[in-house]
Amino acid sequence: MPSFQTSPGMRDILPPESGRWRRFTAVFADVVEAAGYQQVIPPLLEDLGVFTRIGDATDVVTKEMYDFVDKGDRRVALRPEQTASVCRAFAQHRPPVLPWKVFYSGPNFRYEKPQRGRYRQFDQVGIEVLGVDDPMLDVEVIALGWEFYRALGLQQVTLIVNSLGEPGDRSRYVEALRTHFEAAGEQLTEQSRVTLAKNPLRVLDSKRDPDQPFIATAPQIADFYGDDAAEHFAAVQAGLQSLGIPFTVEPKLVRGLDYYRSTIFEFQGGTFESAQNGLGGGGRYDGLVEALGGPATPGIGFALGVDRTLIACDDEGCFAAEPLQLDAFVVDVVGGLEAAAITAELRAAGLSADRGYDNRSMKAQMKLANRSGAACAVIIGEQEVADGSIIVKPMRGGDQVTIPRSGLIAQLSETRTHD
RNA sequence: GUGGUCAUAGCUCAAUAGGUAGAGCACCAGGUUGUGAUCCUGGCGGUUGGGGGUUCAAGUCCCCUUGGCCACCCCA
Repeated sequence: MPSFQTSPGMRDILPPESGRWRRFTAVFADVVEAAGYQQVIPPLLEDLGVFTRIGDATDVVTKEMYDFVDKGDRRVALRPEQTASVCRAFAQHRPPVLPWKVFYSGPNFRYEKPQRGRYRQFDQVGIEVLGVDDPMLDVEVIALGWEFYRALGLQQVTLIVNSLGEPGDRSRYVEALRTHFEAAGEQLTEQSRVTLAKNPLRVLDSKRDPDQPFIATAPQIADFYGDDAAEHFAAVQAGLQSLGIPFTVEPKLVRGLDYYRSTIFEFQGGTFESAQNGLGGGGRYDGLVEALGGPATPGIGFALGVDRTLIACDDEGCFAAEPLQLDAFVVDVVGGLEAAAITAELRAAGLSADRGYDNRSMKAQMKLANRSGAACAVIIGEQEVADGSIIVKPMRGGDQVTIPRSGLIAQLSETRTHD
């Protein structure tokens, strides 16, 4: 047993899985950069206050924060998500051109009880747009998430959308819900009664059976929309339809973070048996920048969980991890200097190359060459050194050839183009 | 945070009613005195997650602890 292991909910991403992670963020960047989004890299650590603005009724803030006092007596916290940081950055730097379209990727921290698809350090990729209220922007944001899943090859992801209305609509709805659920009294589960006191909306999220009858008969948000909210939401739906993006309106979708209002949405994996089927989600948070000390600014964005999305990819058999591919593996049985020279020559020519070490037997080095995934083994021994030649052996079929040492790069470049 | 369940070699798993810990894969070496992915032989590898207890004897029973997983909660 090793003396140390990763802390609960923390894990190492090792090759070849790590290569898949790198491609994951690359694919995401490609998709959103093509839509004019640029990367922002906020710090992992922020003043605690940045995150408490997310809402005092969410566990993310009240129970799961990695917060502490630093050596300068500052109350700080590891970020539990990145939307608040992006809004803080906006308020701090005041980008002159709106909308400000950014994307991000990186780890977040929440002190929860770990499960599959739920880690204490977990990665998200996401986008945020600040400064525009147009429902067509909502459509673009949702469409980019959709497009990204498609780029990964996921076919079974479903999209659910809802609108929480304008702040006034939302307030009236919350009051109606409070009245409704309070009428149920003791029949509601104790946990739901606690939730009710903090945020009646979230009672709709309960999965406990005794609560279901009251959730089923609860008031519907749609009945509380003012003209603006109804118009906005209708435009979003029309936009999604025009792009051919399938979705369902889920009136009970409320999202966990308190800052959401108006349009909200969630992407769900189609293959999950566990409760961790929320692959990602987002929505409008028009008051957040203001709450962080900036000007009143509309905002919308989403965050997608890397870990869960990759689990979905496993389930659907897409976007698999790929073994390392090399152009050449140098096998040297004359002592090492030749291998060093040849390997350097190959790399300088833009070919990827690895080599054997420790003067192992040719057989052992050939096994390494095989495992390295190299297209060719480049073999040099006593005889080749003597007559200035070198052997190139294709590892995936074909006969080996002995060629003049000076023709190595040309030979390999040619076989590579044939692949 | 609450409840449940599991924990044996690097990996996947065995081990009859408590009785000396095994296999496959992987890895290393040889069979093949310059050549891999197949095959054969051999080798390396475990204080059975950790600690304590019951017993002549514990991987197997009991307690504690750590960790994984599942449900709740919450959320990505």
